[in-house]
Amino acid sequence: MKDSTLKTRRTKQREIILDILRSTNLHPTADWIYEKVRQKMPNISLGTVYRNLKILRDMGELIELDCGGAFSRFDANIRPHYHFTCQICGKIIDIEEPVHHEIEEAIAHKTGFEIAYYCMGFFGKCGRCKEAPAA
Amino acid sequence: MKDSTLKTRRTKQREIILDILRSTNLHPTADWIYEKVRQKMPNISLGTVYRNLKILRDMGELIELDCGGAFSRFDANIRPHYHFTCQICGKIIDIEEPVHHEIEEAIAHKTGFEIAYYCMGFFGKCGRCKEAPAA
DNA sequence: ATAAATGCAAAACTTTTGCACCCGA
DNA sequence: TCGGGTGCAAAAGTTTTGCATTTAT
Repeated sequence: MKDSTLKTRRTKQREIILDILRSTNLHPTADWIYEKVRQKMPNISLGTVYRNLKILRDMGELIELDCGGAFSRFDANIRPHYHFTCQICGKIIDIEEPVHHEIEEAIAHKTGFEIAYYCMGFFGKCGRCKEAPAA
Repeated sequence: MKDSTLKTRRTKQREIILDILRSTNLHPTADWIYEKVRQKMPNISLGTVYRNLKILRDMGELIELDCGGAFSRFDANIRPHYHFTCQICGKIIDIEEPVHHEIEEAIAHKTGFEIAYYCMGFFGKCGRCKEAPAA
């Protein structure tokens, strides 16, 4: 997961950003992190926060929770089903796998939450991109 | 899933939007749909496409695939784990459930794709919002 | 008739980027 | 030194919204 081939420098800004994210379990947005960092380092810029979040993600130090995809996509297939997103070509493909509703029940029982639905997304290389030589 | 209490009118625009989405399995973006609709109805506006996609989603006629959340959220917990998002208060909570890697293998075997990882998100009402009276 | 829906354009919002300067290794 | 990083501000890109007008019921 961690990619140590990346050339990076240790900067105060990056350190604080990661510290703050590690000190919470709120799954905050970039803007929330920005406001928190500003309390310790008022001059930091929002661009720096965004840049570092991307770098830290590429380094494997944190996870970005949008599950891939800057903008919404729509699907008229309203039967419960899963999706596969190709990390190379970006295609989204329906997966013909029965939905495991027992997972919902297990989680609901364990947490006490009321589960309306769950969604599962797979990420990797589709058939065509798997064959193609690495870019 | 479908909400028939919504008061909606049948308009040409909404009909075409749904037709186009039903005619493809590409999981298109709003902009892609907009361009397609314009071929049949050149004067339609992008705002109308967005408005109708939201309405059709609320009606249960289509699914929005961003899995809840317009902007990215970040998590320093890099162990594989699941998330629960409360549909009422918006909170995201880590779920302590072992990740089922055999699912990846089953899907990889069935599709021939190379699965790098998968992510699962649960949606519903958290403990506190479950108790609260409906708004 | 009347309230939902539309078209248009401006605005809101998140995220990215160009550039000159700074600083860590 | 030198190239990665920063701050600032402008720009890009998606999505929302205000408003006058149209239109389905």
